[in-house]
Amino acid sequence: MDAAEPVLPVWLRERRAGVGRPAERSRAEVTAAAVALADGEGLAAVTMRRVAARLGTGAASLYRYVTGRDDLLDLMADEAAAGYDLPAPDGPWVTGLLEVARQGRAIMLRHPWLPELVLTRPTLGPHGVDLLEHVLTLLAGHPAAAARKMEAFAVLNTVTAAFALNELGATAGTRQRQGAYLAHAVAAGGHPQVAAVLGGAFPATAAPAERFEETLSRILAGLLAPDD
Amino acid sequence: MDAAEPVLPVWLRERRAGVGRPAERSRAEVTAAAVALADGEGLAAVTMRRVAARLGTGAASLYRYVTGRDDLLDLMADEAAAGYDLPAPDGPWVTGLLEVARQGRAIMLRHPWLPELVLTRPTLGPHGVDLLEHVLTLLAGHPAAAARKMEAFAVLNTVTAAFALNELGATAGTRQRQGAYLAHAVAAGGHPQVAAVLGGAFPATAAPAERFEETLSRILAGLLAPDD
DNA sequence: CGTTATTTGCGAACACCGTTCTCGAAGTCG
DNA sequence: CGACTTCGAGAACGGTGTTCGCAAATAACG
Repeated sequence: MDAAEPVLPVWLRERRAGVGRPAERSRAEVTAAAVALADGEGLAAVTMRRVAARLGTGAASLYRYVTGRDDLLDLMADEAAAGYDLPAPDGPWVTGLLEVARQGRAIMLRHPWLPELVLTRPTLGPHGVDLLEHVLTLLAGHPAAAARKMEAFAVLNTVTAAFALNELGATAGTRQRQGAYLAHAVAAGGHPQVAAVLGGAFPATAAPAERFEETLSRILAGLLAPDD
Repeated sequence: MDAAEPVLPVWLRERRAGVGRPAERSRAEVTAAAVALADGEGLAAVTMRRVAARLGTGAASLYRYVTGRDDLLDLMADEAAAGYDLPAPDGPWVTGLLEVARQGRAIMLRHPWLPELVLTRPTLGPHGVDLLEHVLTLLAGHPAAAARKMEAFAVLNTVTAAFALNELGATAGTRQRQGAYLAHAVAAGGHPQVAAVLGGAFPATAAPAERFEETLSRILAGLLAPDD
């Protein structure tokens, strides 16, 4: 019923400039302010009013650059994706994919708000498409079907974000809640396998970076293994 | 600095009953109301006021059952996890894990708000621990280290949620935005691999259920493959 | 049966939020 | 110079999570 206009994504909604009063700021400036705010105080602090205040303007002004808060989040996520430094493909594909993952994790640890956006709002902006192009280039010689390559890209991003989110949560107090209940459940009995796995010494747990790369390389190896 | 009390998870914050005015509702009732609301109108509709209205009370009353909206979300997620019907372990582990994943996907499609919670708030409540126990039982005979089994559980949940989220997004209009920009980027040139992969016929794409199980079994096979 | 202790219900209020309306200001174009 | 177009942003609307304070309801005690 409700007309449902095509509704282009932010990056396709260009502003026809040249006539009328010129804008005092740019979309990039607004995005940068939002990113800075999120870096310092978390995603919840990214409020139209607070972003505007950081730019020295009123909240209503932001709607000249963005159709709403959601646009701003999309712009932030793609801006973060600009942080990848993608070398020319060289060597086996798994090496290239792991390098992408390594950078992705680093970016997410630097921007703690990113994992949530990547997980719940998997939108591709200009930099996201560049990243996809890079991954597909790495896999150009791989015999897997097109659909599976797209899946590998999605899994790469998703697992990286989930891992980073966990890592960040471990730093903050978020982890303790979960651990507290798990410990209680184990102590209360009735979950022998959980008790066994948690009770056994976790000997010399590897550093996060190593665990991450080991895990992801296993996942990608399975996903991109030759048919049967 | 700020004292940082232990802050127990919801499930450990029991109410000592017996004395004083008895509560007119239960935590389970509040949770059920929130779930019903989310099923019908999405997570954003789960508002303290609206949940309360559904119970015929005032918003402030909910704080007798829950310390805040976050508690409510945790309760909802665990309540949804009660929907698993876990058969006694039997047969190869991969079969059991796939059955868990199959049910997980079904639950998430029935509760479209679940994937977001699972992805961004991976908290284990009573039913979550039961699920973990089941998965670890399936893997009891597997030679992998304890840490890797825990990782397999996390990956299973994460990938299932991400897949379900995608599937749900495809139904709604969310998908079109992303597709619109991708198409533009391809048309503008400069991304030959993306163009090739998207341009190639996606012939007879399998049904979502099959694609999901194929993908997940590949991932799990890689993750739980014997060392080297 | 009071009386007291304890707990619940919840209206009112607070600080904030995203978004829209409106209109004056600031430019470009003919 | 108008005419036109775009921008800036204060004010306002309807909504949010959460806190406060107090009346009401019950249990336990004497």
